[in-house]
Amino acid sequence: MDAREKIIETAMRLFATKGYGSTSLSQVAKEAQVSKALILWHFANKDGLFRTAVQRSFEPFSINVAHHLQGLVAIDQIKRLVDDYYAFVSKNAYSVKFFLGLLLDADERSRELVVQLETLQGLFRSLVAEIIEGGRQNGQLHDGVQAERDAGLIVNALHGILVQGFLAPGSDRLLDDLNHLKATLVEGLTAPPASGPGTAT
Amino acid sequence: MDAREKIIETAMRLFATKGYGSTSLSQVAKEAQVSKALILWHFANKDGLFRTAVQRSFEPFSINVAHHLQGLVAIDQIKRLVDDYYAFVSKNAYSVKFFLGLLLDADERSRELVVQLETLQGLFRSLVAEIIEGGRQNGQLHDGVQAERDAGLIVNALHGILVQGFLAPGSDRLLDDLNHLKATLVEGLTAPPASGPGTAT
DNA sequence: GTCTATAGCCCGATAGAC
DNA sequence: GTCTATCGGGCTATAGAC
Repeated sequence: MDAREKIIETAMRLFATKGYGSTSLSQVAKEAQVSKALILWHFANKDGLFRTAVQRSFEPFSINVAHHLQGLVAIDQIKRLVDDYYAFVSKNAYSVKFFLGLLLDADERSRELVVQLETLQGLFRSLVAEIIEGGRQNGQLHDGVQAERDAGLIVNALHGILVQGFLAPGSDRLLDDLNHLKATLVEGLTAPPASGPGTAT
Repeated sequence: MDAREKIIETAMRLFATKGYGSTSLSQVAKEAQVSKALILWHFANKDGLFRTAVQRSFEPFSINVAHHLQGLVAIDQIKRLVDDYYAFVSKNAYSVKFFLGLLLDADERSRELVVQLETLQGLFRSLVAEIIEGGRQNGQLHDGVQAERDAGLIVNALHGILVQGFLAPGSDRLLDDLNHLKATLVEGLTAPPASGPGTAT
């Protein structure tokens, strides 16, 4: 791996875990095993490195999310999306921490990136909503569903589990909660015979 | 207000919005309109100020949460708790940001406080779970409810809404999502006649 | 592209007057 | 309790050799 890459990856990790202010170029240099000056040859200044690291952290989010969903009924499409989302977050915990941190940062530096984030999560919500609405129209889901709102509830519950994941990483309860989410919120969308939360196993 | 208080409140605000590393004592001093040295007369060092600010931010969380719930049926007790929780977070956005920030901070400094946070959220979850279990036993809620899991789902969805609140503050969708949470997740706990999410308005 | 050396600043913390 | 003045050090960033 060339030095520039090593710098970026080290910066991603440090910025994500310690924040912008608490991460010094000296530390990035030391952990990436390069000189401080080299960092500033590749990047105009600390902020430039930060922006590059942020964009790099963002990349995995851009993968095509609407993949291999064909051939599945609405319920299973949503379950698949929920699982993919969860798996993605687990795999990219650094990036997610990075962005959650930006969300809290009142600094001007982050503003534009928060907009990107918001857009992305809006897209995910819309995708789920579209699947629900499609399922309602073709009778797979009961016709009382409110696509936008039910999608929002699913996405919110998912985000809540992720927050919990930061609180108590690796807890068994995470997967249990995820399964319960699918068993009630998602299964609950199916036609009339189903009843409220807690019924499914 | 005496100087010490002003220092603490300024520190709470700055640490919460900019993080530990990006907040300097000089800045706290300037905004609190005191000298840097005065801060270090009141507090042993920067970390001491930080800890005091954290503990202060934590105080409002300690108010008795199990208040005026008497006389309400289980469903309404939970709704009341959800509303209180949401109102609390809206009112104490600074503190919540503070703690969400700590959650992301890999630093040793935060560890013990994250444990406090985890305990607190566990208590809230347990409280909801107890209400659900009580409602199940006295027949107010249908007997398929799974107290712990359903409580977790409600708390998770609530947390998701809060995250969304940081993404898009002041959005109308927040309250809409909160209402949908109550209308489906909470109402859905009532006895058999109820059906899955989306049915209630 | 990568380094060493260093300028110049701001930091956290201390000393000491009032 | 509150201040000014100042220390040593780590910081970002630059200069210049290779």
